[in-house]
Amino acid sequence: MIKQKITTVLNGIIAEYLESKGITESVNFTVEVPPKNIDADFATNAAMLIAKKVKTNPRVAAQEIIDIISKKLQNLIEKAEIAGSGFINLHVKNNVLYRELKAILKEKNKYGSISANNKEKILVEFVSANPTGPLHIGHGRGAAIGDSISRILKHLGYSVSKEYYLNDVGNQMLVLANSVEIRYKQLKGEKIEFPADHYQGEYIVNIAKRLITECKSFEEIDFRKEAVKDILETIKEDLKDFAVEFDNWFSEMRIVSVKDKEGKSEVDKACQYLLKKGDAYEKDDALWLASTKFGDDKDRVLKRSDGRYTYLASDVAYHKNKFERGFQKLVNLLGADHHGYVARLQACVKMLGFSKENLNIILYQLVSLVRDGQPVAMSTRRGEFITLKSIVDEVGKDACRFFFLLRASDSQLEFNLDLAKKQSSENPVFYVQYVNARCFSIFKESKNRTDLITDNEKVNFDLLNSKEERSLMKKLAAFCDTLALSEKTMSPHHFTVYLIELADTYHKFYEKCRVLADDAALACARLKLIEGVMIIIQTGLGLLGISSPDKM
RNA sequence: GCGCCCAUAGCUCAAUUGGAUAGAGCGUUUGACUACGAAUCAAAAGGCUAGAGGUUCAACUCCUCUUGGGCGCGCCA
Repeated sequence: MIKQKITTVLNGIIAEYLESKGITESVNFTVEVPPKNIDADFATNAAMLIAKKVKTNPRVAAQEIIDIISKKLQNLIEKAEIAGSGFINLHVKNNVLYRELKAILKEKNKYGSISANNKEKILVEFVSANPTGPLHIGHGRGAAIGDSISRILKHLGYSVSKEYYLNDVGNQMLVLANSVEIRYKQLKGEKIEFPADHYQGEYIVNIAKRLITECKSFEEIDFRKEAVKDILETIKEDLKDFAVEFDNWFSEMRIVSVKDKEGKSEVDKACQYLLKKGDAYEKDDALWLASTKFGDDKDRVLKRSDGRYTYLASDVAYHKNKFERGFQKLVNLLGADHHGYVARLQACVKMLGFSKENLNIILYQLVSLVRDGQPVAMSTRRGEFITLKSIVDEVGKDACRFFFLLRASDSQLEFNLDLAKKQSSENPVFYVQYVNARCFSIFKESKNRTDLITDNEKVNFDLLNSKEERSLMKKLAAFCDTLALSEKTMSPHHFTVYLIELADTYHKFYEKCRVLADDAALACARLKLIEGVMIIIQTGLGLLGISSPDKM
C-alpha cells in the first residue's frame, strides 16, 4: 500500500505546484520502483511531464517539487533527489515500512483487501467445455487463469461469481448420444462399425458398460442424458482435484427449452428483442444478427432456415441473462482458437445496451507439452488429447497450477513436464513454497527460547534497518501493487512472478540475517518480519489456488 | 485472400502498460554447510529486444511496412 500512499500525497503536492504556476490541467504522473541499480525506494516521472506542459527544464521543475516535498513530507520521505533526465527519487522513512509490516500482521490474509461496499458484481465465466469428454490440458489453463482471476477480484472486495456454461444442446450432443449407443450395441454383440467422426475415447465405452450392468431395457435408456451425467461427474471431479469450484453451472438447455406461460424460451425472447430493436433481420428464411453494425466483419445467423437456433442465439440470450441477474461486469475466458468469436460477442453486448467495458474477454493461447525434451503430439480428432487429470496426477495440483499461471495468457505456453515434476530447486513452485517451510521451521525453533516476546506493541521494529530487511519489507508491501496490476491487466501471472521475486528477496535476507539472533530484541523484531513473510506467501499462493505446506 | 495473436540470453519466459545500465529460471563455469532446512546463497559467461522506418525528453512497449511462426474465417459448437 506504500506506493498508493505516496501517489496520493504526491498528487496533492503536484496539484498545488501546478496551481502556483497557474496551470489548471492535471498531470498523469506515475510512481514506480526504480531499477535495482538505482539507490532509491521509489521514483516519479512527474517533473518530466510537467516540464513538457510548462516548457521548462525538467530538472528545474524537479528541484522545485523536491523543495516542497522536503518541507511537507518530513514524516514520510527521508530524502528526495533529482536523478537522470528529471526523475525524482524518493527514499522513504523506515517508519513507513514498519507501519506497513504492522498492517500486514494485523490484517493477516485480508491484507490488500479494499473494503469499499459499493463494488461491482462480477461474473467470471470459464472452462465451459462441452460435456462430450474429459477436460484436456488446454481447459486446465483456462481453469487456472479463470479461477485465480476470480480469487484476486474477490480479494479486492468485488462480489464475484464463478460460472460454467454447460453447452448441453446442439449437434455434438446427438453425436455423443449416438456414440454411446453404438458402443452399447457393439457390447451387446451387434456388428456395427464405429463412425470416424464420433467420439473415440475409451470413456464412451465405459459409459456403455455402465448402462449394460444396470440392465435397463434399450427403450428405457436416454443415451444423451446418461452420457452427460457421467461426463459431467468426471469434469467436476477433475476440477475439484485442481482446486477449482464453481458457484453456478448454467445449462444452455434452460435457455433453449424452458418456456414461459406464453410458450416462449429465453432465446425466443432475446431474438424478438433484437428484431424489435432492429439489430436482427430476416433474410433467406433465416434470422440474422446485424453484428456488422457493431464491428463484426459479417452478419451471423441466429435462427437457421429450418427453424433451429444456432449456438450464437443461445449465447445472446445467455449474456442477456447475465446482465439481468445484475452483473455489471462480465469476464469471459476463451481459448485463443475461438478468437473469431470475440467481435460477435462484443457486438451482442452493445446491442444489449452495454459498452465494451462491461465485457472483458481474456483469450489464452494454447498449451504445448514437452516430455523428455520432446514435444508431445496431441490431436483431438483422433482422441489423442492429454487430459488435465493425467497431468495433475503426474506433477501434482500445485505445480500444475503454478506452471499454467507463470506466463501471460496471450503468450503460448510450453509446459515442461520434466521440470514440473522435479521436486528440487529447479522447480519454481518449490522455490516459493520453501520460503514458508523455512519460516515455519524457524518459528518451531523459536519455541525453545524463553527470552522472546510476541506482543506487537512491545517489539522494537526500529531494529529492522539493514539493507536486506528494508528490501524484504518493501517487497511485502508490493503485494498491493501486484494486486492492482493483476486487476488492471486481468492477468494472474504477475503474482507468480511477484512470489518468485519475494522468495528471492527472502532467501537473500535469510543468508545475511540470522532470525534467532542472540540479541532477544532483534530476534523478536525479525520473527515479526518473517511472520509477515508467511502471511504474504500464504495469501499470495492462496490467490493462485496453491497450498503452502509447513514441511516439504 | 481476409482477420486475431506472437517474435526478447543457447532453451522457456518476465519487464510495474511509455521510463533510468532490458531481468528471472533452466543449461554452462566457479565458490559457500561445525548456528534458524544447501529444495539455499554468492559470482562468471550469455542481448543491435526478428528487420526497416516513424512518433516522443524517453520505445521491448505506440504507429506503418517487411520477414518468420501459431490460430481463426460454416445456416458447426
